[in-house]
Amino acid sequence: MTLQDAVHTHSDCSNCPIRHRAVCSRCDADELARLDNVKYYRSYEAGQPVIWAGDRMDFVASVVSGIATLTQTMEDGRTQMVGLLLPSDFVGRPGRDTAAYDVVATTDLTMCCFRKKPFEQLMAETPHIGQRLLEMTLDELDAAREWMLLLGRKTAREKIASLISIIARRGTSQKLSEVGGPIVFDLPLTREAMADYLGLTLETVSRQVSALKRDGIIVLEGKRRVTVPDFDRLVEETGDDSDGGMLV
Amino acid sequence: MTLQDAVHTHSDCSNCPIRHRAVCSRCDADELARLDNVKYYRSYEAGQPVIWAGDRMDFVASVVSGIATLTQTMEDGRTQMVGLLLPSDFVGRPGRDTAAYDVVATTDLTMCCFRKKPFEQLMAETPHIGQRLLEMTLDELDAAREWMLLLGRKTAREKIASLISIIARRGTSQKLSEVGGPIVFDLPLTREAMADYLGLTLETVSRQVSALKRDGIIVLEGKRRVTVPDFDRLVEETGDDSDGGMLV
DNA sequence: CGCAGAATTGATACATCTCAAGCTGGGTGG
DNA sequence: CCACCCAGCTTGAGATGTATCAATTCTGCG
Repeated sequence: MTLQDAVHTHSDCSNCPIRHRAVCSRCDADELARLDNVKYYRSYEAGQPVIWAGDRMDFVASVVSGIATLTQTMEDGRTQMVGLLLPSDFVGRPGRDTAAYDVVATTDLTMCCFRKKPFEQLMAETPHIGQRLLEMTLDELDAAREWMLLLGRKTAREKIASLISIIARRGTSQKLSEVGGPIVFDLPLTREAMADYLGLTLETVSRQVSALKRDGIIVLEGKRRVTVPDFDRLVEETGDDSDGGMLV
Repeated sequence: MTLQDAVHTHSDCSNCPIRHRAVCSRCDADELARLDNVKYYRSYEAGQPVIWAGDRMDFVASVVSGIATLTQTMEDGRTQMVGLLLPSDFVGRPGRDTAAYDVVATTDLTMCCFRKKPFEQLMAETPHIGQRLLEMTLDELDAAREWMLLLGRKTAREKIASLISIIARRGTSQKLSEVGGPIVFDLPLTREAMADYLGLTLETVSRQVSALKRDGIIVLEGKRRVTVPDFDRLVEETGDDSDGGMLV
């Protein structure tokens, strides 16, 4: 059994790292037990596909650890990333039985999968899952709309700065809002994935990353490790409203 | 009382034009009666703002007739449309009390508004509204993601063709899939609004519309009335997968 | 060591933007 | 009834940002 096929049918929900954020976060003990009955874990290595658009999909899932991407492809091969899945994010759509997008693991990835039919059943019978899923979907819709502004109106430099700032915010758990100290993290995406995310070419991404480095907005250690010495200065480069910005 | 302020507190749900598609579509008689208690109609003239981003918003609403746009604006004035609201579409987010986007009526518009607090209460007590809202939100998310592909990867010509094809599909009620006959409809958007939708400038929109006209893909009568002699040919210009394409 | 994938950098092409000048059609007031 | 006006639109010429094509240069790893 390779890592890609690793399936563990049991792991305790009560000390699950995404217990309080995922689609199950509102569930009581009983509901959790019922979910537990239809769940199984699945792991993928970095770079491996989870599912292709159009494939039959008989599960929905939560990302437990690692990062995956949702991408859409045109006939001639042009691709656009339409979602970035971080731990606690939800994959799949209840009521639909084929995947709408390509899902690819960009780091080693573990997902908590639920067999679709029983999951739908459970959704119909208890309100907590649906309520939480609605909340999460509305958040995703907001994120998608912010992304649309980025794709439609931002310059290449603003796009790169925005992406780095998003990853810095969502990726680092330490609340960086407190002090203005430097932030350090690893880019979980290749230049090509960044290009797919931002609607750019890989070369333009590379040039703009170099430009931000040259201007001292970011510091690179190797290709992936990023230090942001002054987060406010990075935010200025995103073109976003600097104050707050975060609707919550 | 001007048209813009027109408020009618009563109209019968049972012969409402969006009864079967809106957020209330799953409600039974009892739920409908409760919704009826907290609803009121509001109308706006073409061009008028419904609400500005950041404003306090004490209602949520369904579009009954007409078209509205959801747009996001950057500090320096660049704007990107992030949603196009057609009849039955939902406005506002339960649990949030300020508007996240500018909402503007682009045609004369009538909305069925629900006072937010009681609406949220009703959502918590009955599953039908939340279920339907989840379904609608998932549809919107799919639409937003298709739009992201358009913004990030399509050429100006493909963008225009895509927009016209979307409007032709959603705007004309006659099921055009049957015969391959010509389709006629009015563009409900100005060139500027089209540019905001597509992440282009107004001049580029104008040029590409002219180009599609020159190439016989569309025929114009005045500035707004469009005839599409061969829908398949238009779809070819969108860059989308020609066969089916429509998930669902 | 040396290979392969990832990233950088350079030169040039091209799509779209920007700035600017007219056009069109419907409404208004003299 | 006509002249004017103005918002919306079209068209042109040139500037510019990003894509494209093409070498190198890194980097990690067998």
